[in-house]
Amino acid sequence: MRFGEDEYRLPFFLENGYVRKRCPRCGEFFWTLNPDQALCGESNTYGCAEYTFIGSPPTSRPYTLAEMREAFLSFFEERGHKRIAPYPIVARWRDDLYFTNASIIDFQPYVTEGIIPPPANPLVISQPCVRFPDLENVGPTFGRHLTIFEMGGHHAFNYPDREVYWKDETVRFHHEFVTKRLGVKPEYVIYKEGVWSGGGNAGPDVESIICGLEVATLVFMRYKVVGEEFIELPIRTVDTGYGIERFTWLSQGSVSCFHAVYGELLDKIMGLAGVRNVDRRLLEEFARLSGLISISKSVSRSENWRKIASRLGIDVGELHGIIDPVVDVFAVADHTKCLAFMLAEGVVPSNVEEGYLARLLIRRTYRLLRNLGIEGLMPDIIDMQVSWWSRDFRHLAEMRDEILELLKIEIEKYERTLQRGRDLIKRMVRDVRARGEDTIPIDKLVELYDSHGLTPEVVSEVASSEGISINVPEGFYSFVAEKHTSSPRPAFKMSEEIEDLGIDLSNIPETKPLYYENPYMREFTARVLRVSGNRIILDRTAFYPEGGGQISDTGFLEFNGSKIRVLSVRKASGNIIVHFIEGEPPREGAEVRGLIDWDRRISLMRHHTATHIIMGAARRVLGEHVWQAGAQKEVEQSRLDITHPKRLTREEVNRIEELANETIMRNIPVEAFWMPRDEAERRYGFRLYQGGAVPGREIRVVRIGDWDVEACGGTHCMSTGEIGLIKIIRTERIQDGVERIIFSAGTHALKRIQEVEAKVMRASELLEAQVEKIDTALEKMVEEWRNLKRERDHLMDKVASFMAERCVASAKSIGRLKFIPYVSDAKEADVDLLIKVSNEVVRLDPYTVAVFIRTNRDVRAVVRVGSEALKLGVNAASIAQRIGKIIGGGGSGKADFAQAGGLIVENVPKALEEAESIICRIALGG
RNA sequence: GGGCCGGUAGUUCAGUCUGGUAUGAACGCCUGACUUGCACUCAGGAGGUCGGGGGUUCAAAUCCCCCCCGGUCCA
Repeated sequence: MRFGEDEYRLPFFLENGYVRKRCPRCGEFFWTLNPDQALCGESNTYGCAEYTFIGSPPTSRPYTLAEMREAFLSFFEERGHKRIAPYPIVARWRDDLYFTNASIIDFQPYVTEGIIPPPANPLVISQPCVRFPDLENVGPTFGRHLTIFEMGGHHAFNYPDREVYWKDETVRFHHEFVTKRLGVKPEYVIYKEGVWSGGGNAGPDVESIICGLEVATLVFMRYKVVGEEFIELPIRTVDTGYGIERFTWLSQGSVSCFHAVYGELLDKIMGLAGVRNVDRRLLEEFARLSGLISISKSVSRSENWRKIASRLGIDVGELHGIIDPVVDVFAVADHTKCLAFMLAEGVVPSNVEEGYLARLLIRRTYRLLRNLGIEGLMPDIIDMQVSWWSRDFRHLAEMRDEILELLKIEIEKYERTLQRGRDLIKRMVRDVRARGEDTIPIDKLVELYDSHGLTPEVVSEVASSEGISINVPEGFYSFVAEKHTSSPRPAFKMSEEIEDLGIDLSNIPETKPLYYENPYMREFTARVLRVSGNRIILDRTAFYPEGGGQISDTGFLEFNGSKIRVLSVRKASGNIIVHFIEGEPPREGAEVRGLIDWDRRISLMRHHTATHIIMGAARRVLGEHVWQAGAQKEVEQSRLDITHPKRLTREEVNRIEELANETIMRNIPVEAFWMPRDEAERRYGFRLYQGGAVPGREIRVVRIGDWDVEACGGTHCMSTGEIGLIKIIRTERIQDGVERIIFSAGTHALKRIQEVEAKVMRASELLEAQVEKIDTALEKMVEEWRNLKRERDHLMDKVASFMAERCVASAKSIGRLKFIPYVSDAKEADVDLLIKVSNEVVRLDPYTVAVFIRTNRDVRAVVRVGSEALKLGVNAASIAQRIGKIIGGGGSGKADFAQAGGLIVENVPKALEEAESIICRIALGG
C-alpha cells in the first residue's frame, strides 16, 4: 500500500522550496531543502546514510532526557496544547494489547472512535512505551531501538464539525520545534514519505530524519482497515511520535543513545561488568555505522558486520570481541529499566501473557549478565534504575521493595530451571557418548529449548564442559518458530462479545435497567415490546443480565393470570435486555409483572460485593502487585483469580479471610455511581480496571469506603454488613503467577462450614475419638497400620523360606535337574509369595526348575530356573509360553524367570505334565 | 489460548519404546565398625498407593482414553 504524492504535497514544503526525490537505494520518496541530496538520508540496513551527529550534534546545546522531555512538552504547551500526565505502561484499559506501545494508545479506541471526547484537544504528552518486537535490536543498534522509551506525542482530534489541525500544521509544528527550539539547521531535516498502519487504523505519515537518525513520525490517521479495504474515519487523528531518547542522543552526539540517556548509570554498569578502556575512537566509528546493524528481512546482520569491519580495517572476530561486551551492557541498561517499570506496575512474571514477557526479559538479562560474569548483580542494577528514574517517576520508589521481591522470586525460579537443565544435558551427553556419537542432534536441541527453556548457548556451555561440542545451526530460532503454528491475537473488540440473540432489535429502545436504580427491587411491572419464540424484550427490567462475571437472574413473569418461568437474561447490542422464557409468552404490548428469584439474586449480590472486599484484603496482605486476573460469581460459591508470584500460605489465606470479615463487621456503605471515564481515572487511578477493559463514555464505579474501588457493572449489597460472613474454601494455582481464591459468602458460607463440621464429626465417630483429638488418633492409627504391614511382610518372608525348604525336599529328580511342581489356591498363596519361594528355592539348589501355579477363578504360573539348570539349557520363558497356551492365556519373561496366566483352570495338571516333559527332554535328551 | 516435555524412595533420576520379580541406582537418612573427635571408608538397615480414575490383557509403572499437577516455548 502506498499513497499518492498529493497526500504529501504540503504547502509547507512548496512555500519553503523543498524538492521531492526518490531514494535509489531504498526506493522511498522524501522531501529535502538540499537539491544535491541523492539518498534518503536515513541510516538503515540498506546503508542510505551514516550518522553524522556522533561527536558533532546539530542542536544548539546538549539536553538530558528530562530536559528534552520538558522542552518538547513546553514547546507544544506554549502553542495551545494541554499537557496530559502519562498513562500506565500496562494497558489494562485495552484487551488487545499488553503494553502501551505508543502515546495514541492512551486514547484508543474510545476517543479515536468518537465514543468519548479527548481529555483536551489538542493535547501533548510524553508517554513511556514498551515494545518487544525490537528486542533483538536493543543494544546492537546503539540505542536506536529500546524496549522502553518515551514517546512524545502532540495529538489533535478532528471531528466533522470541528477541525483542529491536520497535516500542514503538524509538519510546521515539528519543523519549528527542531529548528527554532532545538536549533537544528533546516537543511539537515529530511521528511520521508511513509505509510503507517496498526491497530486496525492506517494513514499516510511523514518521518523526520536528522543527520541520519529518524527522530519523529507524524501519522495522519484517517482510515479504518477492514480486510483489504481502507474506509475513511469520521474522526481524523493527528498521531505524532517523537522519540525523546533519540532527540536526546542527537543533542548530545554521544557514542550511543545509552550514553545520552543513562549517563553515569551506564558508567556504573560498565564498571560492574569490568568493561573498561574500550577504544573510544573505534566505538565512535562503529556508532556512525551502527544504523546498518539491525535485524531485517532483506539484509543479514553478519554481512553488515563484515562491511563495517572492513571499513574500520579490523578483523570481524576482533571487532566482535571489542563491541559485544559493550552491546551487552547497553542491553542490560535498557532491559533493567524496562523491568523496573513493569514490576512497578505489578506485572507478575509468569508463563502466560504480559507476565511471560516479564519472564522473557528477566531471563534474557540474566544470560547477558552471565556473559559479563555478573549475573548475581541484577537486583543491584535494578535497584539503581529505581533510584535513577524515580526522580521523574515517583511510583518506582514507592514500589521498590515489591520490585525487588518479584525479581528475587523470578531469578530463583530461573536458576532452578537452569540447574534442572544442566542435569538433563549431562545425562543427554552421557547418552550420546554411550552410543558412540559426538554431538547432540538438532531435534534434541530444539526439544531442550522448546520444552526445557535451555538456549543452545546454555546447552553448548554445559556440553563442552562434558567434552562434547555443539554446533548451533544458523537459523535455529526460526527453525523452532516453524514448529509452532501461530494463531494471531483476536482482533480488537469494543466490549464483551455481543452475540446475536436471534431476535429482531429494530426500533427497540434501550431497556431501562431497574436493577441499577434499586438493586433490591424484587418485583416490577413492565410492558412487552417484542416477542420472538421464547425471547422477550421489555421496556424496563429488574432482571440482571449475565455480565461482568455475574451470572444472570432467573424468576417469573405474570400476566393475565398466567405465570411463566424466566430461565436466563442476556444483553444484546444497544443495551437491550433479552429474557429467555419457558411457557406460553405474553402478546406484544401487554403489561407483565416480573418476579426475581430473590434467594439466588441476594446470594449473587453478596458474592459480588465479597469479591471486591477480598480483592482489597488480598492487596493489603500480599502487596500492590495483586491484580484481578478473572472472577466468576455464582450462587453457592465464587472465585477470584489474583496475580501473585507464590502459592498462598495458610497464614496468608487466614489473614485475608480475617481482614475480609473485619470489613463486613465495619458495615461500610457500598456506593455505586456513574462517572465520566477520565474523571474516574483521575480520581481513583487505573486500579479501577480490575475486571479488564470497560467500554463507554461513562463508567460505573463501585466504591467500598476506603477499602476498594472498581469499575463494575454488577449488583451489590448496600453495605458490607449484609454479606454476613465470608469463608475462603480453598486456593488453587491456575497458572504460574495466578492464584485462585474460592470462597463462599452469606448463608452459603455458613452452610459450607456446617458441612465440613459434619464430616469432622463423622470422622470422630469412626475413629472413636473426641473431635479435638481426631488428628492424633488418626496418626496413631496410620502408624499401627504401617507396623502391621511391615510385620506381615516379614512373616511372609519367613513363610517363603519355610515353604522353599519343603519344596526342595520334595523335588523330583530328572537326570541332573530337579523339578518342583506346586499348585496352590488363592487362600494359600498369592503370586508375590510364590515368586519369593521360587527365588529361595533356586538359591538353595541351583539345579532346580520350579513351576508354581496359583489357581483361583483364573490361573497364574511362575517359572523359575536355577543358575545351573539355566546352563544346561532350560528356558523359563519358553516353558511359561507353553503353559500359557495350555491354560488359555499367554506367558513370557526372561530365561531364568517367567510368568504365565490363563483362564482354563482344568488344564493345570496338563500344563504341569507339559512342563515336566520339556524338562525331561532337556535333562535326558541333552 | 495453543504446542512440547515431565510426574517412580526424603532428593535427583533409571526402568516405559519391546507388558511378566521395583533383589532399582546415586545422594540423603538410621544403626554399627574404624577414629581422641569430625570427615572419609566399610558393613547393615529403614524408606514406594510408580500423580489420580477408567479401559485393554491371563498379567499394566509400561499400551489406550479422561482428569490433576509441574516445567517450558509461543500467542
